[in-house]
Amino acid sequence: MRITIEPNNGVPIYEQLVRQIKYSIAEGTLVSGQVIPSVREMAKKITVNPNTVQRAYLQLQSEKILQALRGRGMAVTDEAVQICEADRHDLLKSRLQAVVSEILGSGIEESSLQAMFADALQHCQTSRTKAETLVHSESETNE
Amino acid sequence: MRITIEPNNGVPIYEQLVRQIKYSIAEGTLVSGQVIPSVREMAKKITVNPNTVQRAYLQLQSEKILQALRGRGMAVTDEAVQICEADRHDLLKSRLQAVVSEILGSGIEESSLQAMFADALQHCQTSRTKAETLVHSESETNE
Amino acid sequence: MRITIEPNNGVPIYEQLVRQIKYSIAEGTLVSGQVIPSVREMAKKITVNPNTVQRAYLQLQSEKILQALRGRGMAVTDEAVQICEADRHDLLKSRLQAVVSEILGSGIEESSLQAMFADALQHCQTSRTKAETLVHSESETNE
Amino acid sequence: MRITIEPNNGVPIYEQLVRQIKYSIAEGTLVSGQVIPSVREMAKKITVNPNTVQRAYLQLQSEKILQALRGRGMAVTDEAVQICEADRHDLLKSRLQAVVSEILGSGIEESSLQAMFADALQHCQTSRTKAETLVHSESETNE
DNA sequence: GTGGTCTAGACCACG
DNA sequence: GTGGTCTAGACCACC
Repeated sequence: MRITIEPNNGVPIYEQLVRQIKYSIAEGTLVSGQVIPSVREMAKKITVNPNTVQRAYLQLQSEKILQALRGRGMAVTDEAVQICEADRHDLLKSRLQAVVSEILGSGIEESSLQAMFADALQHCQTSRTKAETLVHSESETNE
Repeated sequence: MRITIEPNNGVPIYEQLVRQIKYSIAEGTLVSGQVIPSVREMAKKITVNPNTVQRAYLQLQSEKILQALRGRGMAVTDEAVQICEADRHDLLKSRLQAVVSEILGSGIEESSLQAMFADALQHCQTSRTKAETLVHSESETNE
Repeated sequence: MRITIEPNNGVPIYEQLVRQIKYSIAEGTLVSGQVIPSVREMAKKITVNPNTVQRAYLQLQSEKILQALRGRGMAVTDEAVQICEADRHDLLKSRLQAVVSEILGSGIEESSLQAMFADALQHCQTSRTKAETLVHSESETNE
Repeated sequence: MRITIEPNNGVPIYEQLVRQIKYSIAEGTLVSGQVIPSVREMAKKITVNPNTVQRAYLQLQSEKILQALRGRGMAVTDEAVQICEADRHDLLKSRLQAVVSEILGSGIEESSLQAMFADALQHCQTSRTKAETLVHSESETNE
């Protein structure tokens, strides 16, 4: 599981952590029953305050995505996958919807929006290609 | 000029006001030299505290979009239009970029993203058509 | 008498007017007993609110620089010249003092200050030369 | 860091605070990355309302001189030093320029101005010498 | 009437 | 604990 946190990007750190764990579950990197890193471990790994990690785990627990196993840590629940899949798609779709709505609402032409979208898409593809290259070189020293 | 504020939607009130004034300028509802409603007037109109309006105006002033005319009010500067136009496009583009990036980053296929985008677009068009109908009926009783 | 007002330069308009009238008296453009333009006339000439002119005249009156002549307007008092001369020198000196003090107080070297001062001096001389040229060409179409 | 606020000297309190923090950065008392006193702490120290401090910090943040570290405080940015240095010099120079310009514009001879300047300089030096003496005696009971 | 500054006190999200 | 937002009400200078 690979977690990347960007402080000061507006989204709270604990929220970024929640999302990324959900994504990991949705894409199968984390599977049902698997025990995730302890609060302290995770906190050290991504260098944030343990309280922040705790908060993220608590939220995931309340969403029935994680469950506490006394003395052993937190594990992914059985329902987690389906919750996350649904979540992910709906959440992201509504966010996209909101932005599109605001853009059109601000008086920008639909054609301009199409252009923006194409740009955004292309921009992501190039940066993702670069990222894959990084992943390959990293894979040899994977933890 | 039509301002609509939604408290508790996450975006600070003063920020909503800033954006809507920028949009009004960008789309030509507000023109250079025009004096906008006074702090107290605007505060009463959108029923928020005058200090909150003051803060929005202050920010617009520091961005050289508004200028204070002593004892007369705040007016739109000459450069305002170009600043707002550029602003608007860049701001919205970066927001779209962010969402697209997160969607692709979460493991969703590009084809799904395309579908989402089409859906969002269509959703907006239908609601906008409805809005236009409203505008037409309003135009007869315009203030 | 030539009055030039710059709105929005921080100094209140009425204060600018007060100063410039004092300067005019100090340099002899306005002499004892002379009747200055009426409030309305002056207001129209420099395109400001008559109240603002009134305020300036009131202040000058309270400083015994102007006196009201019933039905004829405001005139320069006999003591005006000496008051203005003293005023002007002291006021300007204390302002210069304040700036010098702040510059040195902010950690800037005395040598840098000397350089700044020389620059400022030179800058003024060139712009004043230009101004004189303007005055010459204006003098033919003088009001 | 030593902050001294004079209320009622014309310059707004928040502005005085902004300037003094800039000066502290320009002269090296505050360095990049350093966390400055919290809003509440500073407010107590200089006995003003926390909102007033907040406003100063906000302005410094918008000038990219401070950055907020969520839950930890406000820190000096990396670019702060160069911004402040440039700022300080330009700001003070333009103030000196303005005074010199007004003095010459008011009909005072350049030689008189030179004399004034020399006086101001000397006046500062004597008071600064006195201040240094104070600093020496303070250094033994430094906080 | 206008904008500008300041205080006092509250609530929230974040770490 | 931190910063951020908001309200309520006051006073000022300016036009």
